[in-house]
Amino acid sequence: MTSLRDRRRIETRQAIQAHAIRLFLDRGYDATTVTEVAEAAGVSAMTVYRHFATKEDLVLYDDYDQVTAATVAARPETESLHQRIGLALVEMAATAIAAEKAMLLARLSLMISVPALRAHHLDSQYATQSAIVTALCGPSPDPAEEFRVRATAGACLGATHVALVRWAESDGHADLPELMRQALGFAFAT
Amino acid sequence: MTSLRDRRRIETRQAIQAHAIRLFLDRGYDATTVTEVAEAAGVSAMTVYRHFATKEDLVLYDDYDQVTAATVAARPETESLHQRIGLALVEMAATAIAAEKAMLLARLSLMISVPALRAHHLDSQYATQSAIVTALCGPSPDPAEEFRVRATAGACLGATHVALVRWAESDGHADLPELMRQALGFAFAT
DNA sequence: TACCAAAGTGGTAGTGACTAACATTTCTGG
DNA sequence: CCAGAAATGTTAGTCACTACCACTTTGGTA
Repeated sequence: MTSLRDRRRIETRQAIQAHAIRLFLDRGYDATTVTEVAEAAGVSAMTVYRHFATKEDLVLYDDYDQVTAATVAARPETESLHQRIGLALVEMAATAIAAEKAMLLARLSLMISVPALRAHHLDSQYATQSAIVTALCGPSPDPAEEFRVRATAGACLGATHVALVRWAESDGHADLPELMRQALGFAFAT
Repeated sequence: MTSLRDRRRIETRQAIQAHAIRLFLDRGYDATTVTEVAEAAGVSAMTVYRHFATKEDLVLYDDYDQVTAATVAARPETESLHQRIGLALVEMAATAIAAEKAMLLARLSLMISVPALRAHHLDSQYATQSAIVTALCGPSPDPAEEFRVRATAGACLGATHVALVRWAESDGHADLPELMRQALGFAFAT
């Protein structure tokens, strides 16, 4: 059960993030200070830092990593490794777009245009890679097998990231899952 | 011809970078201030910023991007796209190790263990991706062809990055070109 | 040789992200 | 209803990084 305190906490967090992304899109990321975000959300700067570790997390934070890992693990084992991982990523993208397309597009366009955000977004893909490896190999995997899964996951994420960028550049008009399938097809064409 | 001024500039730059990496490895990246690096190199903090845009560039700066792009373009056109890109990356790694293995290993271990550096290293791989696309497609490419090359380059870089991490974890004892070939083989196995 | 423009360097003051420590208010569970 | 926990605010501080100005050194030129 969620207490009043928990609900308030989530509300505050979402309010801060929404105001932050709106301001970043309006005025630019670098031109907006954390203090301004705090004022817009009606809280103090300290409260922003209590909810988000860094200014970048105001844009980057989500919890797709665990879901992605679970989705990969749920794909049928009859698929080849790069199909399992790649198609799980496509599946995730479709779900995410259905749930919150506008927010996703706003965040993604910031993540691509602002260098600091782009860098940390790529690092979070690295975290996704680790999550996938853990989901498929368990906590203490055989090094050789881990290497194989990591390399494949890295290749899949590298390819699908290109599709993400394309989709953001099309302002969400393009069909993201289809773009991702194409990117994977190009990369893994024999 | 290089003037005295040019030589001095390069010397100063290399001295600053060498002291920075030594201090970062000794005391930790976050625990070392730019002022301390400046003092160790016998210059002022201002001078450090004149040579390196950010603290991170003290570790990240190199000029492999252009060389990598040229190497890709030089591979025979008879190879498939992912072979051309992948094998060029392998070739680059072998050359870089032969030229400056210790420095490469020091920088790479920092780039992996320090989150801020890891993020910007991944972003520089994104820059490498762009350089490869330009080298293969020219300055104003056909969008569909660019998408294909980008996706393939992204997949290759994603796979080889895993090999880079493995190599750094082995303290340089492993055979990096061989690891990269394996990673590419795993990823693109049919 | 004398000189001037350009490049390299240093100092100072400032902005803004982020942290630590402490006080205050607001909820939860008994 | 009350004691403790959680959330928030305030203040003072560190450090990366920038803008601006002054000083010194170097390279080509009259």
